[in-house]
Amino acid sequence: MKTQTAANSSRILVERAILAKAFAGRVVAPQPQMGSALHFAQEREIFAEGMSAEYFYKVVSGVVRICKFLVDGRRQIEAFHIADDIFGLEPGVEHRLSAEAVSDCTVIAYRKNNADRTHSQDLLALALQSMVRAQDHSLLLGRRGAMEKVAGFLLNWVKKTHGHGTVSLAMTRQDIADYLGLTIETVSRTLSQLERDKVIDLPSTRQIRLRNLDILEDLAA
Amino acid sequence: MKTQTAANSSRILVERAILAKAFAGRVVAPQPQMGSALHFAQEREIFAEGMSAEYFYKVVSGVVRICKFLVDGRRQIEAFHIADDIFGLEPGVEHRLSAEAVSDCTVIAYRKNNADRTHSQDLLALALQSMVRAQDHSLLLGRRGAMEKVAGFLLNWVKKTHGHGTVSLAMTRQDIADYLGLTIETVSRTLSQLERDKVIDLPSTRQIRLRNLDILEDLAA
DNA sequence: CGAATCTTTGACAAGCATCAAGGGGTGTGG
DNA sequence: CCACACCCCTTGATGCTTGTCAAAGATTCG
Repeated sequence: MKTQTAANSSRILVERAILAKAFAGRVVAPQPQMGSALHFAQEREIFAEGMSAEYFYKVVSGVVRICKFLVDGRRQIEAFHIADDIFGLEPGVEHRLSAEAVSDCTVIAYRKNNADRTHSQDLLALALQSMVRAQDHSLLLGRRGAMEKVAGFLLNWVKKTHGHGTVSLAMTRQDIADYLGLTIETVSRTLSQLERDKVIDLPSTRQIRLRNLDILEDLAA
Repeated sequence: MKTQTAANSSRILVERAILAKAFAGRVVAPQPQMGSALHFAQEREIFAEGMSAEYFYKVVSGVVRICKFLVDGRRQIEAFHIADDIFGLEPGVEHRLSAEAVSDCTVIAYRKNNADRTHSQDLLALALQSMVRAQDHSLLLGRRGAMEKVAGFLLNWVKKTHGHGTVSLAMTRQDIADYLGLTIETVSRTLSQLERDKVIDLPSTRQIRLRNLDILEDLAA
């Protein structure tokens, strides 16, 4: 686990130096009122821990992960965001976590200061939403078994993406592992186990068909 | 683990029926502008999952835990709150989690609707604070080893309580275990291990002296 | 087609949960 | 004031779950 994650994070650290000098990404269609639309290629960094939190973002398309890198090279993923999700809205002047593009994605950046005074009503709703999401993640991580975590993740993801039966994952097994506090091997084994038990199908590595939601919900405890 | 928690939760479920019929607790000093001060004895429920989220709260004194009960009797603790902390502020009309008094405590209740329109600026800051706290909890739970979790918990708690050297815990080992997603035995063993390694002292079960913060921070990774 | 990356699977070891028993502190009743 | 009971905590023995290490299979991309 340590090897893959370390390799991954150092690759990103190299990119960070390049990207961090200015507001990263390519402007697609600046909209003075709404914010600027930006494009990020897969695995690109959107913002890094410690960078100015002047902007927050809304996903237009693609998948974004919010994560933290530990000193020993481990990576913890706090959240995956999809279209219409807000991320990067924080109390301080600096981002406490990093954001990266899991797939190619488009986001809109909003200036926090602009919105601060005028739309705090809306921002409150968004902040509470983020709080609930973070709490749900805690509750998922607090669960005991790997099966409970994986089943819970699948159910959350299918619900979030409004998937019916088949789910497109977008993220790698390593991403899932870092999100659930497991190793990539355990995630892989757990998914294989679910397939053997005919709860899911794995037609390809990034496609999962949910065959039996009831059992999956039982497994998620 | 199942036995203690189940016993604990069923005891509380009995009390819930009594308390839930009205706004629980004894009014100490109603303050129309600020909210009402309420008193709760140790182990009493402040609000339960599913109850109206008409109010949110600020701790005046004592310790409050926010938790969720799983169908199989397990309990997960999402947060401990101390004086000046806000809790119970949620987007929906119902509380998603329960709140209970870890020790005797006093809280002030605020009507959400009142505050909603007028102080959304302040509420935003509180919501973001709650979000950060929940994220930190996720990052703690995502850590691999029991030692990392316990060390991280101790550091968070001493910082939160502004403790210098000696920490008063207020909560039981079971509370800590449910907060960290461990068993009570593992928490106990880990603390004993830290004492053997001369990183902490355990003069009494609820008092912990931190002898070596540097090592503790290393252990928390 | 070949190289790189991601995923799966197996063997093994370590860490944690479980089961069980005993110790220590506190409160209550004799 | 002592004795007992209750609760919480600690410690030990054991087994399951998951992490680690290793290798091979699958997929993607040049």
